Order: sequence, then structure tokens, then C-alpha cells
Amino acid sequence: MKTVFEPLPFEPGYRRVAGAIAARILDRTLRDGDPLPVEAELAAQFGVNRSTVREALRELESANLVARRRGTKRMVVSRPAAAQVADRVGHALALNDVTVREVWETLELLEPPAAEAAALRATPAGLARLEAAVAAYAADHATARAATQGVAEFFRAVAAASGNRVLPLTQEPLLRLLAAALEVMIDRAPPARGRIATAQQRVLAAIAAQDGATARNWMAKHVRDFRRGFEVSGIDIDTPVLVPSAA
Amino acid sequence: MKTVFEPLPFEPGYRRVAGAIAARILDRTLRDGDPLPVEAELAAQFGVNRSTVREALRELESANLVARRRGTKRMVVSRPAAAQVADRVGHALALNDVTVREVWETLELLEPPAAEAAALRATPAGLARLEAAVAAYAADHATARAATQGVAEFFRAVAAASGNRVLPLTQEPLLRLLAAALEVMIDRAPPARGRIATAQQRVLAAIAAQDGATARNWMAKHVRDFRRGFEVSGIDIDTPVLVPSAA
DNA sequence: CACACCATAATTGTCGGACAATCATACTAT
DNA sequence: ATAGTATGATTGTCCGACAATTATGGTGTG
Repeated sequence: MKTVFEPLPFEPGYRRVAGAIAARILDRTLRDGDPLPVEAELAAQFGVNRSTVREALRELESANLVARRRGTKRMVVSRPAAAQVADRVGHALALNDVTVREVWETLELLEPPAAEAAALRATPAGLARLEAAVAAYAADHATARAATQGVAEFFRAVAAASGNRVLPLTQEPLLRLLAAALEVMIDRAPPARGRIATAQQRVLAAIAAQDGATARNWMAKHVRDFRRGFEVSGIDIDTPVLVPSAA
Repeated sequence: MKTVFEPLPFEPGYRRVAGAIAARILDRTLRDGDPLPVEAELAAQFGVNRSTVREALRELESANLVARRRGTKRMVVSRPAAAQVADRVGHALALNDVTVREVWETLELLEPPAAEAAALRATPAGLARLEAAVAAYAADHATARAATQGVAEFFRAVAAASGNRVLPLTQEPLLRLLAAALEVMIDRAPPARGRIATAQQRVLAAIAAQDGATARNWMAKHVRDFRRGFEVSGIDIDTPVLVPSAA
């Protein structure tokens, strides 16, 4: 028999309060930076106890829709930053036992077109960041940790230079999930460091020259090269990624 | 002058409690489905008041690390589902005024390789879902709403069939953000419906035939076609996407 | 034995009040 | 104008309470 009635959804007060505030943020009635009314005021307005308001605020805080400026009491409306969204997505992927291969494949999808877009649209500022990233990697890739961070920053700079704000946000959780595996790989396969430097420079040059096709190709090659690095260094890319926080 | 000292981070109790529980979930000490101790028990273990525990639980609930089964009191550990992560990401993108163009571009990046992967790796079950999606669209695309949902389900089925679990999760927020614009487009440009049906069938056929290149090409064409649809139907794709919840 | 029914205990959601610590603000003295 | 101080406002945390709902176990009945 088909179920005819849906269960009556009972929403506890803290959720309704959180929903009401979230709705005002999402519809821009409350804007980024606006101070939220104090807890007592909110309690009065909603006609609930302060405890209930506080539970609602914890939800919003966890969703990064509100935040507190450092060293201050008052809560302000905030738009979620990439970093915050990224670790949520990262947790979700990690808890679902996504493998290094799956994450890496996705990066293989994203990066070449990102590089191409960067070549066609990079602003001077974007290019400067990219140059800085490449220079930083070249200057310091002695430790596996430093090299890994340099690699991540390079990808971030490319995505930022693409002028598409969805890309950095999409890419960020992937970079975090791969950091651990990447670090092991770079540690075990020292020659990788030089190849990374070369590839970065080629990609940078192509982007600077606004040569989309070359940027795409070198980026594709660059990313593919990492995968070979995994194999060479004996990393089983079918193991689940590690939760970044655990590192 | 350069700042020498970092601010001493004071973490309120509710955050420390939330962090402690989250850590146990992320390190798999607590697994998906495990019941959480009751509030009083947690309060006793952490040596804090129940109110503090409750605030922590709201954070975890908001992060989708714990949840309650319908019609039950006890909280259980849960892994965040794609849908839940998606609306977080969607909110973040929308609040950052990402445009339809940016979201669409990202979909143009993702879909063709996803289709190719699906062609090479689709399981019978994955293929069945895809066939069902195509059939459902063909059977019912009378209203713009139904057509839009059919389009989204088609993309979901392709991503699922790719065998890469990162793709559905990456794509989901994009589909949601585009739903509104897509619906308007389909409403204003009726011929789009037939073209969508055709493209879906071509992609499906290629995937069923394990023909990666053709699947990729048709998918690319399919996605590109949408963009032309936007232009034809007079939608300014440089307007910010709408928050899904507002719909 | 399986099942429906019921009584009791446990648990959550919400409330009210309380207080120390911290932050904001206005005021004062140098 | 700046530093210092007093005062008020706000948050973080605690305690205790209670209704409503859910979990649990027992009891009777077929």
C-alpha cells in the first residue's frame, strides 16, 4: 500500500528561529556585516526563551551565516568563506570513503579548463598572484610540507585567475583532501619536485602569454604527472582520503 | 609594525564540546548510525551543563554530523548526504553573488568528462537510472517545472554513472542554483524541450554503447545548447543566481 | 507464541532565573 | 587628545523545573 500521508513535520523552536533568521540573511534583508540583534532582543522578538535563541544561533554559526569578529561579543551576518565551506565538503567526502583516485580524477577534470580560462581572462592582479605562487614554490620546496603547500597555492592561484568564483570553491575541498597523499608522494619521489616547478613555469608562461591551448595542455600534463607520481611512490590511490583535520 | 603575537584563542565550551564529538566522528570512533549518548550523559562526561551540550549538538546537527531519525528522540551519528552539503555550498555561492554564467561555465567543464567516464564505467544499475531519467523526461516535459527537474535528474544520473562519487557532490549545488534560471529559459524557449530530449537520448545511447568520445561530444553540445537557450530567451546570464530556498 | 494494550521511566524541548567574565560606552583626570 | 576609570550591556554558563513525547517492559488475550 502506498503511504498517503506524510508525517506531520514538527519543527522544534530552535530550528524555526534559525530558519527565520537564515531566511532574512538569504533574502538579503540582513546583509554581510550587519550586526545581529542581541540574544535578549531576539528572544523577545520571537517570543521564545534566550536558550532557544542561543541554540538557533549555534546552528547559524555552524552554517557560517553569522560570525563574531575577533575579540567582540556582538554577532554579525557573514557570508560563508571558501575555506569554511571547503571543510564541510571535505568531511562529507571523507566520511563517504571517497578515494584518492576519485578526488584526483575530479582535479584532472577541473584544472585544464581552469588554466585555459585563466589564460584568456587573468587580470594583472590574478597574474601577479600566480607569479608569486610559482616563485614561492621555486624558492622553497625543500620539505615535502612546503612543496605540498606550494602546489596547492599554485592551483588556487590558477582557479582565482580564471575569473570564475565557482572554481576556487569547488576545488578547495579537493586540494585539502589530497594534501596528505600529496605530501607522502612528494616525500617519496624527490624528482617530482623539479618536474612540478617546470610544469608550473610552463603553465604560468602560457597564461601570461594568453595562450589558452598551451596552458590547458601543460596543466593537463602537470596533473597527470602527479598521478604517475602516486604510482611510482607506491601510494595506493584506491584508499580513502584522510580527513584533513586528522592531520 | 608587524604583529608579533597571535590573539589567544578563547574557545567557548559549546565549541570545544562540539569539536570533541566531531573529532570522534571524523576519526571513526563513532560511526554512521551509532547512537549518541543522551544529553545528560554527555553533560556528565564533559563536565558541563546540559545547555552547553545542547548548543554543541545544534552545531553538529547543522553540520549534518549527527541527525535524528524521524519520530525518534535519540540522536545518531550520520554522514552528511549530498543534498545537505549542496545547499550549504549553494548558499555560499549565492551569497557571494556568483552569476549564472559562472555556474554554467563550471557545468560545461564537468559534464562532458562525466559523460565520458560514465560511458566507460557505467554499471547496469547506473545505466538503468540513466535510462529511467531519459524516459521520464521524454514522457513528461510539458511544464517548465517538470522539464527542469527532468534535466537535473539526467545530469545526476550521468554523474552517478561515472562511478566517481565526487562528481555528484560537486555538481549538485550547481544544479540547484541553476534550476530557477533553467526553468525560466525552458518556459520562454519551448523548442528547447525537444532539443533536450534529443541530446539526452544521444548521450544515453553513447554511454550504453560505451562510446566515450561520442558521449563527451554530445554532452558538450547539450550543455552548450543550454547557454544559447539563455541568450535566445533573453536571460542575462551575468545576473547573480537566486538562492534556491527563496524559490 | 504473537500481538495489542497499557503503565512507567527516560529523554527532549522549552522555560525562568541567576551570575561571573567580558565588552562597550561615557566620563574624568592628566 | 590620551589614558584611565566607572558603569551598563551582553555573552557564556550554570541550575532547576516541567510538559510532551518516546522508549521500555509487563500484562492480558487470541
